[in-house]
Formats: sequence, structure tokens, C-alpha cells
Amino acid sequence: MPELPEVETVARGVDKRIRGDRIVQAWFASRPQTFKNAPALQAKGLTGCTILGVHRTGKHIVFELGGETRKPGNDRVKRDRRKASPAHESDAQWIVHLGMTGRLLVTGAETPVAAHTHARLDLASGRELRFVDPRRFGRLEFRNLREGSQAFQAPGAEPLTIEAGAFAELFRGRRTPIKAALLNQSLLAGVGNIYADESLFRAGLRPQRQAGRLSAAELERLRLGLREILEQAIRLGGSSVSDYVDADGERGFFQLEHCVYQRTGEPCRRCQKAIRRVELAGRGTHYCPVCQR
DNA sequence: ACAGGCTCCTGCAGGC
DNA sequence: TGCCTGCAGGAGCCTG
Repeated sequence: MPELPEVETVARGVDKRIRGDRIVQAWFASRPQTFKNAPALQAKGLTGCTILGVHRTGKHIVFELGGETRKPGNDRVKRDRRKASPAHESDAQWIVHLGMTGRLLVTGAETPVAAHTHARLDLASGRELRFVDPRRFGRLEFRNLREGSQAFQAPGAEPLTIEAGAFAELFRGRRTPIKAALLNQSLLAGVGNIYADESLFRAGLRPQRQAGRLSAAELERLRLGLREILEQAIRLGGSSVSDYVDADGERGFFQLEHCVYQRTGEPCRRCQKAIRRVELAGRGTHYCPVCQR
């Protein structure tokens, strides 16, 4: 299931492959829940656009697009994906959320179309960008920034760069369990079930603890633990970047050794006590009863 | 404003 | 072996 590190890896892989390419035709299935605005509108908007760059914001993949008249290699192309300035220079954006099972594939035109393919973009290079999503929790949205749409912004803060004070402020006064708060995308954008559990283990905190009652020191352990685990996962994902958007691509993430996630009953890597599982915020939640207090 | 529960959807694991 | 049930989860929506 794609969370911040997986989405980052996909965005980098897609960017590397199709930056500068042009969309000559777009085909969308008619599955209404997959599209935040009408598939016909998305197909029309995307056709003729040049892909200036692809980057990640929270769990969303954002395609920065230039209008039909713009040439590839134009000097207005955004070169640094990390400096996502609010003053967007692109004419339009295509925003992809992978949900649970969404995949973006760059394929040859002759590659057989997989089941559950909901969108196909024909590129000037002869390749195709395909969106495949069996469970259909993914979402696609087109925004024309020249016709009044706002540039996409994740609702929550970026966990890789948020500073100590701002991080603590997110949780102040919240009575909800810290695990639920971590999953709340309007607070932090990009944390899902795996990295919520793993970061709480790193910080030595019980997932049930009330978010607003954590001390400054505990919150700082959590902020740093979360950042470390995300950065580590991005590095591991990075080892398979070149394959990830291909059919067999997810190999890189198997290298990530989970400490608690889906290890119910197995010995804690730190103290050997059996990992416990509870349900919190409707999600399976895993922790070590000794190491997490 | 906040918190918690329900819903969507399909593949897969587990049980008999 | 094969069928059936239930579980997994991101986020939007509804209710309290």
C-alpha cells in the first residue's frame, strides 16, 4: 500500500521516464468514483499537454503540465522538485492518488493492457502511461490553472521537513489516540498505517496514548523517528526506482524490515516480547508492550 | 472543531 | 480440491 516513500519513489520513477514527453491522446474508463472530475474533461485537458515534471505532495503525485503551444525542454520547466513553490509556472496539473492498489506504469504501446486499467495516456515518444487500480480507491483529478483552478496543495504538513515547534502544535489539545492523529492527512500528509506503527515503535510510544498529552520530548522523538523511517524507506525504495513503475517493480520495498507492522505474536526485535495487535481508528495497530509506553 | 464510525472495492488467506 | 467468508485499508462522508 503506497504511503509517502512509495509515492515518492513512483513520482521520481515516472518523472525520470516521461519528463518532457507530450500527451498526444488520452483514454479514460467510465468508472465514476475513480475521477474527481469528469473523465471526458480530464482527457480533453490532458491531450496536447507537455509533461514538465512529476513530483510528490503528501500521498499525491502531481504532474505539472504545459499547454499545447509549449515546447518540451522549455526553460520554464521546473528543475527542482523539492522546491514546490506556490507560484506555479505550469498551465495545468494532473493529480494522481494511488489509494491502496493504484499503480502508474510506463509501458510500450504494444504491452497488453492489464485488468483494472482506468486511464491510458499515449505519449509522443510512442510509450504509454497507464493507471491501473484493482480496488479503485485511487483518484484522478485534472486542474486547469489557467482557467481558475487552484494549484494542488496537500492539506497537511510535510513530515520530512516539519520543524519541532510546528509538529508539537499539530497535536496540542487533541484527545484522539496518537496513532489516529498520525493517520489524519489534514495534520500530516503522507503517513499511512505502516509508517504510523513503525514510527511509534521507534519513538517508544504506545499508539493508544492521547496525542495532546504527549510531552515535548516524546513528540520530538516521534518527529525524528518518523522522519528517519520515511527517509530510510525512500532510500530502500530508491534501490528499485528504475523497476518500480514496471510490471514487477515493488521489489525494493521488501528490503524494509518492519519492526512491528503485521508482526503480531512475533518477537520484538529489541526485547523479544511478543508484538501485540489492537484495532485503533479502524486500523490494525501493532506495538511492543515493553518497548512502547 | 473535533471524534468516531461507516462505506467504497477486490484479491487473497484461511477454514471446513 | 473448491467454495465461502472475512479481512485489508485511504479518505470522504455522516453523525454525535
